[in-house]
Amino acid sequence: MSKPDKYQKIVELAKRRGFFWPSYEIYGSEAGFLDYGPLGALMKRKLEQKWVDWFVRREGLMLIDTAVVAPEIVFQASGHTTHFTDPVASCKSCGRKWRADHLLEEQAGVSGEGLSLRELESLLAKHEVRCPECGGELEPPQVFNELFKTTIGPYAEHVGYCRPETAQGMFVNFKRLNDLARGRLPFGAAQVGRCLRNEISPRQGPIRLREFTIMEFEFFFNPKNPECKKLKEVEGEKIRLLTEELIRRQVEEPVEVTVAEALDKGYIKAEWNAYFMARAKQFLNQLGVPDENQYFREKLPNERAHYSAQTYDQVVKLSRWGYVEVSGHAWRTDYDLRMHMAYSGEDLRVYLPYPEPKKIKRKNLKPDKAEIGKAFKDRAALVLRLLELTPAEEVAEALSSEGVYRLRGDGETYEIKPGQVSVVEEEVELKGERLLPSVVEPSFGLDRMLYVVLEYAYSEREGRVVLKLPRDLAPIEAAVFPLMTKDDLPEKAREIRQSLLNYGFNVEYDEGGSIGRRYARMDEAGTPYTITIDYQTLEDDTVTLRDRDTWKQVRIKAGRLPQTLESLLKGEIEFEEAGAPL
RNA sequence: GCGGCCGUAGUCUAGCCUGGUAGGACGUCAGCCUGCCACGCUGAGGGCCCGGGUUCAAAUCCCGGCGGCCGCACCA
Repeated sequence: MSKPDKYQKIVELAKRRGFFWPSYEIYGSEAGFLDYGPLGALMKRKLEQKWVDWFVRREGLMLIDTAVVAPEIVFQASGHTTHFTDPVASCKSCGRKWRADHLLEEQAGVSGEGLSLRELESLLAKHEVRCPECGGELEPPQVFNELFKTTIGPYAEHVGYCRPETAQGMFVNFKRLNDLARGRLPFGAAQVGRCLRNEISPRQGPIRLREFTIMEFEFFFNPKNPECKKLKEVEGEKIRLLTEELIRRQVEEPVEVTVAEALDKGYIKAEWNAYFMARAKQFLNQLGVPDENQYFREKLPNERAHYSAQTYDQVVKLSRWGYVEVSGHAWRTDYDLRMHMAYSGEDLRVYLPYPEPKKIKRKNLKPDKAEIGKAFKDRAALVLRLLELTPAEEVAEALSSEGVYRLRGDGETYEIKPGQVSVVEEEVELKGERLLPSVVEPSFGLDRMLYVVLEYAYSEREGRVVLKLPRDLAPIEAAVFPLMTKDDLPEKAREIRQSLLNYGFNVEYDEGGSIGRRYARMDEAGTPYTITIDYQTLEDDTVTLRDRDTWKQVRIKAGRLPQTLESLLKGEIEFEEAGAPL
């Protein structure tokens, strides 16, 4: 890393040309925060717009926009207040901080998972766990929660948190969304918005931020009818997977399979997840990332979030850090809806009518509310709601074989004993059933994706930078130059620029410096087309149009510029088709 | 958060060891020049990350903070 690598060059370019820079620079900056400049802000919008077009419009999702701050209960239900927290113990002598549960496991061989702080503290003391670095004594463990905490209104006790993902906005609004989908499955809801995570140590510029923008959607489908009708469109598409099994065998090279094979072989568990992974791969192709520089890496169970049954990260090769995650594809099952249902008391199940009513015998759980109340006190209401969602057979079997049923909830496990529930058999006629949809969640990091685009677009030619941005993401779409700053050429150029502005294009005008310098400036900003007004323009109203990537030029009628530019920017025509070559 | 290296105009950088308040390159701006690819001429504006200490005097030495990069940890 002695000579500037691509990352350094891009960061330098980003600052110089106004794509992005560190926030609060005049106060010495604050790690983990990034500001977008004029070019970056425009490009970010275009990238978001492209994502919305690619997923929301084409896949028929509902785009919503929900609040950033949420009352505490929302993240208690989602599990973030417990799972987004790490127990940290600092060393009394050297001050280093360690994951308390990890130390316990390493030094005492005792799993620290799910333990309370007090339990951790006593176990650490009992096993005489010391600082691995200096052997010093440890302070009692404390929690570090990555949620940004705040208070709502003037009451300190009204705690709120900033969202670490937009997902909960989709889940808490599920009833309305389901209603707007007219009760049918499958459907999806999407959102693009700012999220905050109080990272312990953000690094790597735009790659890991404390405040960032997520583009994600929750796709709800019937768990009893999980097939993806659109699979046909992508089943032959090749995707590269680094599965859990390969990772365990320390294989580093992903396998290339078709989407159909990935499902047949069980690499991907949910069809909808596979479908959207294929779409995500195509999306990255459109951003300039070829197949050989991206793949999907399965998250190991211990890396996976608490809600996830299977997660693949889409990773892209970057010059500096190797493969970096740009999107996550989690199968969240019904975890979130189940938890919000339990916490809010709202029925979030979807009613799905049967074609024919069914008469069936079934087992039903009858909880003894008095017993449960005594046993679980203030958690009793929650336990009752969770029990409602639990299959009776599962409870019956656990009770008869083990004498206890372990009900898993918000990071805690509740032990249900025989006297607390009874299982009865009854015959009922069912016209349909209510069930919680299963959810797949494709989630994209907008900021790092923007960096990825810049890195893949970056090129140098004859000692100058040419930013070969995808045409539809270029912040400046075209620029108009007068060849000379005399003989009415500037006036004509301004006129043409104004007319293109009126057509809706983002067009710059530049008359400073030599013509070559002006081309170079626009190449560096990633502007795909430049229009030059010369003496011939004054005679026959034609202009030259220059292509950023090839530096080739064609001559066309000024009047045809709007349609031609539009077709070029959309990629409908090749540059050579735009006019007569020079 | 720990350790190592680092922080000088918009950007890159010289100066720091051996204290005497900064020099360059590119870019920007103004003007000239310029008949299609940053390369001509003239001029202008712009800087020592922040705070404290040592000293007659600090970009320079010392301490602390903040930030950056790398390694460790962290990244549900």
